[in-house]
Parts: sequence; C-alpha cells; structure tokens
Amino acid sequence: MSNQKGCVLHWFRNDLRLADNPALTAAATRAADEALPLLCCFIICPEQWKQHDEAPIKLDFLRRTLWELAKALEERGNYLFLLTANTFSEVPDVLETFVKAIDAQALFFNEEYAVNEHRRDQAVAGRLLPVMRSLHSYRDQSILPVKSIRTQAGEPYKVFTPYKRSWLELTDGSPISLWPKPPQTVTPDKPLVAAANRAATRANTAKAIDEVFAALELTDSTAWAAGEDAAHDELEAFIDSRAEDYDTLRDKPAVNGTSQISRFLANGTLSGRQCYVVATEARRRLKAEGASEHATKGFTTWISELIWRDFYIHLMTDNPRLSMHQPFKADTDQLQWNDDSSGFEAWCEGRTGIPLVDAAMRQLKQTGWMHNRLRMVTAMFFTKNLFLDWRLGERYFMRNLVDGYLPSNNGGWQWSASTGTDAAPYFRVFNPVSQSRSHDPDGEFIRRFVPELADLDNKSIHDPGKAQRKACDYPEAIVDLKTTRALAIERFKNLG
DNA sequence: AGGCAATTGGG
DNA sequence: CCAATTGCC
Repeated sequence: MSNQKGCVLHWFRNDLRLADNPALTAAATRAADEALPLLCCFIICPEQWKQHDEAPIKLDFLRRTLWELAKALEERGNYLFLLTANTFSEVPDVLETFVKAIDAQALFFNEEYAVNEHRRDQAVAGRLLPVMRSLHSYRDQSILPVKSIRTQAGEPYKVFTPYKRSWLELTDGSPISLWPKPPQTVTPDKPLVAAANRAATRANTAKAIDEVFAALELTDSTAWAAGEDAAHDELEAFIDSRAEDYDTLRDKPAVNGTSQISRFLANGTLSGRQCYVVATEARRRLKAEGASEHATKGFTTWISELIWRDFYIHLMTDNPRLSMHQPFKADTDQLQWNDDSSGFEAWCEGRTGIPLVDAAMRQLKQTGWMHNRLRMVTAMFFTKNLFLDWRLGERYFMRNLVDGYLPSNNGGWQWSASTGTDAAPYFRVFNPVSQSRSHDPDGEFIRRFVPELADLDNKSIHDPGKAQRKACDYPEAIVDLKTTRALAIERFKNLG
C-alpha cells in the first residue's frame, strides 16, 4: 500500500486536453491543496462505442490523441491509466475497482449530455459516493453552460436566431474566460504507481496504448494531426491566415477555407471556449488596427458557427430524445421513407450519378472528413431526393467521420431532413447540380474525387450528358431530381 | 443555410 | 433574348 494518503483521480472522457479543462484544473487544485498526487484515467468501451457508431478512423484518432495527452501528463507526474469496460453498464464496476486500488479520495470529471452518458454518470455517482470522499463534475462541452440560456418565459430556445441574440448578450455582459492551467502536484510514490499498474494499463508508451486499442476496429488516421499541440497549431493557422476570408471561402469545397478543427472539438482536444476567445481576441485586434466591419466578417461568421455548435449541444441536453434517434418534430415520424438499399449503397459509395454528391461521398470514404457545405448537400439529396430515413444517413456519417460529434451530426441531419427545430423548411430543397455550379464552379473539387470526370469541361462536369457519361464510364443519375424533389415536398405537405 | 417558373422590363 | 423580380412550394 502507498505511503501517501490516497490520491485524486481525474476521469478523462471528451476533454482530452490540459488547457482550459475545468475538471482537470479543479482536480489538480484539490490535489495540490492537500499535497496528494493526481492520477488520470480513461475508459475504453468497445461494445458501447460500436453501438454509438463511433468510426474506426475516429477511434484511431482517439488512440493517437491519448498518446499525446499521456506524454504531457507523464511530464507532470499525473500519469494516465487506461481501463476497459465493454459497455457503459460495466463502468461503475471498473471504476470502483480502480478507485479502491489507488485509494482515490475524490473523482473529477466534465459532464456529458447524451442519454447513455448521463445514465452512466448517474450510476457511477451512486456506486462511488459511498466509497469516496467526493465526486465533482463540471460543465465543459459547450461554451456557455447548458441550461444557462432561457427565453423570457424561462423555456429553452428552439430557434437559432433568437438563441444567438441571447447568447451574444450574455457573453457581452460577462466575457468568456478560460480556466487556469492545472497546478503542479506531488509525484505519486512507487507503491501508488505499482498499485495503479496492477489495476490498469499505464499509458506511458505508444505500445501500451496500442495494446489496449487492439480490442477496437481501427482505420489509419495519421493523415490527421493529433494532440493538443497540433490542435493549437491548426487553430492558430486558421485564425492568422484563413479566418479573415472565412465568410467568402467557407462554402468552396475545393478551397481550404474552413477551420479544420472539428476533430479536435469532437474529442475535446480543444474547447469551444478556447476557439471563441482566440477568435474574438483576433477580431478585437483587427478592429483596433482600424479594420472595417466588413474586414472582420470572417471572424464573426466563424463565431456564429461556434454558436451553432452550442445551440445543438444545448438543444440535445434539453431534449434528450434527440440522442435516442427521435426527430425533434414528432409528426415527421409518420413519413414513409423509401426502402431502397441499392440507392443507399450508391450514395455511400459515391456512384449516384450526381457528380458533386459522389465527390463528397468519396471524400468522406477516402479521408474520414467531408466539407460542411457538402454535408448539407449530400444529406439533403439523401433525405429529399432518395427519400431515405435521415437516421440511416446520420449513422453512416458517424461510422465514417473522424470528427463525428453527436449533437452537431444529429442537428445537421435533422436540419437537412426538415425534422428538426429551426430546420430547413421542407420546401427548401437543395438542387445538388445548382449547388455544384455555385460552390464548385470550375469542377475543381469534383475532378479531385471523381477522376473519371476530370477531362470534362467546366460547364458539363456538373451534370454530364448521356454520351459524356458513357465515355467516362460514369453512371446515369439514379433518381430524377425534379420529380423526386416534388414528391418529397408533397409527402411533407401531407403531414400537416 | 433555395429552387423554380411565371412575369417584368430593358435591349 | 436576357437578367432581375416575384410568389409559391
């Protein structure tokens, strides 16, 4: 047994960073105050993650993120230990065993809001409160805390624009500040480390982490830089050189115009607060240098996207059914979605015969990421032209995205499917060919991912003629855009 | 965070 | 013949 009188434990989940981490800073502060060591843990949940459709590439990205995190924690003496619980229902057992093995006095973690995660945490609290001195949870996922924004009637907002207005008023009134760095804590002594080692896997080598992750199906994610340092580099690169043009370039899939940080937000390598603070600070500097409102519009638009993320997190927290495959608008559950597995497969594989849709779907399959504009285009084609159940598309995205994040992915799909609150009105159906002409005018993006069309001219590449398709060995469109659009509108209209 | 077709008004 | 505008889905 350890000579030190116990320790403090931080449980990492979707907050894989040292900076601006409320629970971690609180844990380290408590440990420092009481001269206790601080240990950290992370729990691998193979079966649960399968049920949650976590993508193999996202799990590989997690593996690499944990390695970066573990190295940073090792340097501070806050060693990271890996535990395995097949499903969330096993987590209380697994944690209790570890907590007892290391004699943890207090457990710290940041809240998660989807139904299963919430239930897991309730069960953990019920199990551990009797055997520990204290449990501490912190609000972290969203920039403004969940349940903090309410209408004058005290209700959660259901529409983005008034929500955003209220969000901005709140942040103007009391600016967002970041959590201080976790203070240094005493190094755990040998008996404590030995006890922890017997109960879990210490993540002090890449090999040790890889062995634990051998229980999972992984897809190589090394094209995507991982870890906190990489995340800050990427954020800085965006803020310094691309954010100014975000407003005009973000809708062009052929251009690197978006922030490229969604994968870091998805697993908490970065917090939304950090992004917001960096962006508002950069905008303030520009204005101080005399920049016009127009010149800072890129920053303002990007900040608005961060608020969309908060909106969807808040919406899911206030409406837990959203994390259980339920539409926000209950009546849309009566829609008779098509049963069309060959259409579904053509969409997945990128051979629908609509060039931009196919380019986008191939980008997802090949890289694990898809441009935001194209997520809307492909989801709209899926739900309105193929008239397939949005839940199938939502699941396919989660299973393939390196940056899959339930609130945003669900929010985006329900927006496209017109089943969500403040969603696209059912009659506002994107035409993927028009979208192609306006956002990929020279077909540059299409050429990149649908190489068989590379030699077509800028005009016909968006919708090649019969002979051109034949010559390129490219399929005819699997649906007629005009008639399927009209049918979808008709079906939605009949709901009311 | 649209699309479409009918209409208008200038060449 | 055309771009811009309008009303509806």
